[in-house]
Amino acid sequence: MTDAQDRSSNTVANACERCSVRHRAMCAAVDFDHLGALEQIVSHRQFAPGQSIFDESEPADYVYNVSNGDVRLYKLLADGRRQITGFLRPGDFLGLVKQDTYAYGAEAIDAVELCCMRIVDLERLLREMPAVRDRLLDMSRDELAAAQEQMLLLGRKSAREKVLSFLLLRARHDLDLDEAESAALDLPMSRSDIADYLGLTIETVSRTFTSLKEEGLIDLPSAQHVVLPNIEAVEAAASAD
Amino acid sequence: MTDAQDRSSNTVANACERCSVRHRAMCAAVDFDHLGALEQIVSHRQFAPGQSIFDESEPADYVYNVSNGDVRLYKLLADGRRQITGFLRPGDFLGLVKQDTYAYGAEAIDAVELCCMRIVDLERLLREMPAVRDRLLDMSRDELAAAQEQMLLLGRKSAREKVLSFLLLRARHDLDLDEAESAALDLPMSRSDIADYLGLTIETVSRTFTSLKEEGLIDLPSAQHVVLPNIEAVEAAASAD
DNA sequence: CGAGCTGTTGACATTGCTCAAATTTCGTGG
DNA sequence: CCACGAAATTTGAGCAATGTCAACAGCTCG
Repeated sequence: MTDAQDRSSNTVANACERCSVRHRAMCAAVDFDHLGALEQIVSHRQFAPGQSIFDESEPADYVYNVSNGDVRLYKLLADGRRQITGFLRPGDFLGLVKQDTYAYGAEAIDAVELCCMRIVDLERLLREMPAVRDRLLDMSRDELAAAQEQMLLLGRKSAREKVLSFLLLRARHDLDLDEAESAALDLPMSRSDIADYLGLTIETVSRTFTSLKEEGLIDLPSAQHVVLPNIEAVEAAASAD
Repeated sequence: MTDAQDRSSNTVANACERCSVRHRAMCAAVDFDHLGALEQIVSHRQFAPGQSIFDESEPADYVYNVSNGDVRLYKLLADGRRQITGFLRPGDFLGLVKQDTYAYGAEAIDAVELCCMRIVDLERLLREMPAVRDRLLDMSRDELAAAQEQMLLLGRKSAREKVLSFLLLRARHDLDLDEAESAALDLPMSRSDIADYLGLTIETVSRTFTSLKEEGLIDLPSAQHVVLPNIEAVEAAASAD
């Protein structure tokens, strides 16, 4: 809501070459020699917490990569009910288009920095560098697999299983290698975001956190900090497929 | 379960040139001159109603296009709960892979004929014909948008809205142009399939059909035949976004 | 004609939602 | 640094939508 940080289209010095998330992003498929060409067509934008990046059905000109911060993607019903379809983190891609309009809305959860590219420039890039197209196809395949996993969660899991699966998903992302026995998570999104992601109400999410804490499956030093002292026990309770 | 029709790998005479769903499938991006090359790497397989096409997590060698019939894609939890992630019809693509294994299971709903291609052959084709890669990227984008729409349905719609949205989805596909005022639908899948697609129980699906019929929103000449006498009224009730 | 599915209907149980209030957290200004 | 107000979170009580269990009906295939 405060737009103190809304310095749209302000080009940031941070070159692609030094980009810390390049290896996780679409740009991983651009070889070192062509990073200059990439740099010429990207710009950076910053968003304050809560600020809208784009709305569903808005005409789509740009695609984005998250450089910093957390983003929520969502779809709305006419009466305001909201479904969050994904949380994005640095390195993730957004800007899926359906006939020149965005297929979902996107908002900054915390302070967000995006790397932006005009869709027309992206298309030229794709023509020149087929490897980037492969990379995009791989990324959308992963996204699709994640979406199907989420359908399983939304359609068939209990509130308790939903919350546990969500925590495990965050834990696995943070750990990357799942060798650790325990994990400490930071949840930048609100209970309301979590509820709309899991198809629950905020009250049910809150109650579920409380009862998991009482059971000793998790610890809650604060509302946004969750500790999983025993990941295996959480996995067993989450009805992992 | 009867595998009378399981004549795997039996090559069918029906050439790509005469394929009735080519324009809707991945193959639409193959130009006429290269259809011969396509034909050399595809084969056909037939499946009886209920027969498994592949299981989730099975090693993936082939990708498929549906030539005929209806297919269900699903994911399972350890205790047997099932989420159907999509119903496929002629022209649709299946065989999404995640690290060389299928990301979901697939079964024939009725008599199904598939057009099959080894993944290694597909990859060669992609190298030779970049347009096919574009086509695949477009198709997975559409699939992703559909998956997000389904998340909205699963997470945020009531049983009644879910059933109505499902009927509208089928109606829109059948009509293609949404100019008609009414529609007659054929539902090849069972109530159990519909329930597992919508995140409901068969009883709730059945009760919802009955009450929609009592309200006059739909007509049910038989369990698999649904008539929507007034599509606009259905849209209004479905909480269309 | 009877067995076995699939679908429908009924009675009841339960999960998760709604509404409401208490509590905690956090930013702002004095 | 502390006080205040707004917002987010938690907790409580009651309820409604949907699930569970059971019986019944209708259809299909031997």
